[in-house]
Amino acid sequence: MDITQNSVSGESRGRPRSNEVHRSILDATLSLLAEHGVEKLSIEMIAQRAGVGKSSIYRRWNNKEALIVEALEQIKPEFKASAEGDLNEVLYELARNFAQQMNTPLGKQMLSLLISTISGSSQISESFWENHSLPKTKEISSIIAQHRSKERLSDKVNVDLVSDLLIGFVMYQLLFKPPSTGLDASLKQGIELVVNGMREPN
Amino acid sequence: MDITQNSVSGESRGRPRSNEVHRSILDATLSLLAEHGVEKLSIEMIAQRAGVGKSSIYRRWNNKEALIVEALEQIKPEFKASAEGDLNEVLYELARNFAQQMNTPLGKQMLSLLISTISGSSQISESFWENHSLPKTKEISSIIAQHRSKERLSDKVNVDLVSDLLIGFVMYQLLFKPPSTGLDASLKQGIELVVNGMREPN
Amino acid sequence: MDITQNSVSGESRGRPRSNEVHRSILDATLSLLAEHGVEKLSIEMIAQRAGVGKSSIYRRWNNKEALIVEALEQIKPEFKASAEGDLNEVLYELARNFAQQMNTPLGKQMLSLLISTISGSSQISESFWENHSLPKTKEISSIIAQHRSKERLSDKVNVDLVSDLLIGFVMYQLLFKPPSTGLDASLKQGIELVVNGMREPN
Amino acid sequence: MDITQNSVSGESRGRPRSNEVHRSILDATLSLLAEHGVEKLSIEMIAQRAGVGKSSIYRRWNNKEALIVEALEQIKPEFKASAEGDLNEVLYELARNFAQQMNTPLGKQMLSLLISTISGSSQISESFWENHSLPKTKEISSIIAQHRSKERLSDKVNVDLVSDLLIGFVMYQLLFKPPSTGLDASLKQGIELVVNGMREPN
DNA sequence: ACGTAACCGAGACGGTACGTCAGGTCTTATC
DNA sequence: GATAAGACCTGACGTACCGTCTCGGTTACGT
Repeated sequence: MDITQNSVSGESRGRPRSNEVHRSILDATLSLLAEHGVEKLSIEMIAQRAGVGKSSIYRRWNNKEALIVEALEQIKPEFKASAEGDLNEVLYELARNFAQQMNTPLGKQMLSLLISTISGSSQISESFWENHSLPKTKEISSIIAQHRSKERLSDKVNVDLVSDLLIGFVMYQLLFKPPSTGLDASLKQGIELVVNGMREPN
Repeated sequence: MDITQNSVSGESRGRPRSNEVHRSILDATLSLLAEHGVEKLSIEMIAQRAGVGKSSIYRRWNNKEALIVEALEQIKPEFKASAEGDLNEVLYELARNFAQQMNTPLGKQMLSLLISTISGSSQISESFWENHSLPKTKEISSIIAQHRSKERLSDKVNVDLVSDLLIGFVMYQLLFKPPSTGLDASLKQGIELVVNGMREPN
Repeated sequence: MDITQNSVSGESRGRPRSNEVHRSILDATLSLLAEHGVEKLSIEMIAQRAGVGKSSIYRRWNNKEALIVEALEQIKPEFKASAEGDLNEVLYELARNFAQQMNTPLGKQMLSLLISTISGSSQISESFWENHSLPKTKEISSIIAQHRSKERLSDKVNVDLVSDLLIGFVMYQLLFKPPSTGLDASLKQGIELVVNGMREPN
Repeated sequence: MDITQNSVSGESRGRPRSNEVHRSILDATLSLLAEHGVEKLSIEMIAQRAGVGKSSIYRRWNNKEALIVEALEQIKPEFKASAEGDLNEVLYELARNFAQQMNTPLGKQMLSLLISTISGSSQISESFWENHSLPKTKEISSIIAQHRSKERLSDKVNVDLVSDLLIGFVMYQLLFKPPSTGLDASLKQGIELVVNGMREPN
């Protein structure tokens, strides 16, 4: 996702780019994103908040979109799938963890922006999808596949389908539901229903 | 969602607002939205395409956002739930119908914009949610509830949860999946899985 | 100066134009002119202040400029040249009278507008000049001519030149001098100087 | 009259303002002023003619009026009073020189605009008056005073009054007289009359 | 040790679109 | 047919950002 030009390539003469500057730009971007949202976000605001010149931003990123995308990557959720417990428990743990990290102003901005850029079919978001979201999806799918064989679940069900179902459900809950609707309980019930749907009908 | 001042209320003094103008603005907005996307959309472009002065736009809507929201309402999908068949068939019919209407450039713009404005918590999108999306959700819930009693499905499952699961799934498929991935088949399988999950475990 | 279309011409069918409306438009124009100046004056403001529709204004005058010109004519100064006294006294009386009528916000607006439109060479102001200003100039010239023969003044001096000299002087005093500079005294001295200049050099 | 912020004061951080841009804006303003007059003048037109962004104009001047005033200052006439000859000759030289510079479309625009803004009592024009017109007036007064003592003219006459008389006369001729009325001859006669008026009546 | 190339903050630059305002025209219902 | 109201198209206003550029000044590497 980094579009910097001479980070690695060149022979690196002259003053090297300051990591401090890099960080403060990303920090400023994230805090302003959380405070005002994507629409009201301006590069000039970011530069001022970061105590940085505009050129230092454009030296690192080609345009506003690229900066925002990289900033949001900073907070992309860590999946830590504990291998213990049955599928229900593992998925719930996963979902709760993901939801917790996303259920913040910044997290919602990220989801919403991801969706916006996806449906705008910008190439930047495509690479974001391929490099980050897709692998995670596959990870979930493989977890499901592992448990499918251990627990007596129908081997006819498409595990990718199940992960889509769950991811869509979690995102929908996060984006559309008022924050105080007992999110965790909903997740638990939804997952149970889906896992139950994977059982061989008797 | 309409912000017009004297549409219904007033005593109708002066020249009435032209419905023709109203329509051509909305039409121009939709066609430009489909052609260029939200980011590139400009009021000046809309006015020109519609053959209308900018003031005629701002007389009806307070700003660009309000216009876009109302324009997108124009294409909000019609749910026509056929009462025939079992739950699987009814839901599939519903989903396929919805997906078909949304699986267009404009439809995706609409979904993505809906999500953006939702997570930006603007009051405009809140009312949109309450007036349009929520009732549709309830409609689906009630359809599920009716079938739950007829077919032998567990009466422990929360029907709202099921509809959330399905809506989230359909939206996710629409927004994130490449257009040529056998959408209909995926929908069918996903619905079957969920409905299967509603059965009493034997 | 009146540009009305069917005042006299037509057979006058239908409702006749209201003189009341005409007056209140002119009054509103003058009061707003005095309050805000030409620059800030808007037709919509005038219509509102006069309690009148915009069309009633445009039915009577072709555009803003025409309305303003006619409004300012309302307050054009009355020359009442008392025939008594010597030239000095007569001219002073005339000048003081003119200055008094012009030394108001409206009067200055009028002079300044007259000059603006003159140098813009609009046809409206040309007719204004020919119909009103020029005759007055000639009147002054003839007064001077009469006294020239009575009092022993050089018959070589061009009376038009003298009136131009005086008018220019009075206008300059009105427009450029702070209001509290002893205007009357200046006028008196200036006139004396000019009249003295008309005497045959001994 | 200059409203620029960091021309002289600041510590000169950031890219300095381009003199070239400054000049081309003023030039464009003047040429458009001469072509179309004040009324038809638009900032957008100026920007285009100058090959400049609107922001570069508004960075230097707060609004259209301020720009126009400064542009007109560019063409303010140079008085070059030759000290040779008697008062008649000196004043005629001065007047003819001034008239020549002002007897152009731009010159008339300038005079008329000066008067408009003066009578609108805007603070901008006040400073213009104090910084430029008033000193010139005083200069003329002092020239007259010098000659008054040399030539045998009454020391009772107020020299400021005489200069007002002359300035008013010249302006009036410039603004109100058709361009081909023998301006120079009129000026000569008028000045002779006034100078003659300064003589002690025998 | 010392040039010098690339960095840095600041802010001017040419653009584009915003939302507002006014001018002059047109269209209602009412008088 | 005049009237008050107000919608209509047009076009300029002054503002806010975008992404680029140009200043003076500052590192840290390579000679």
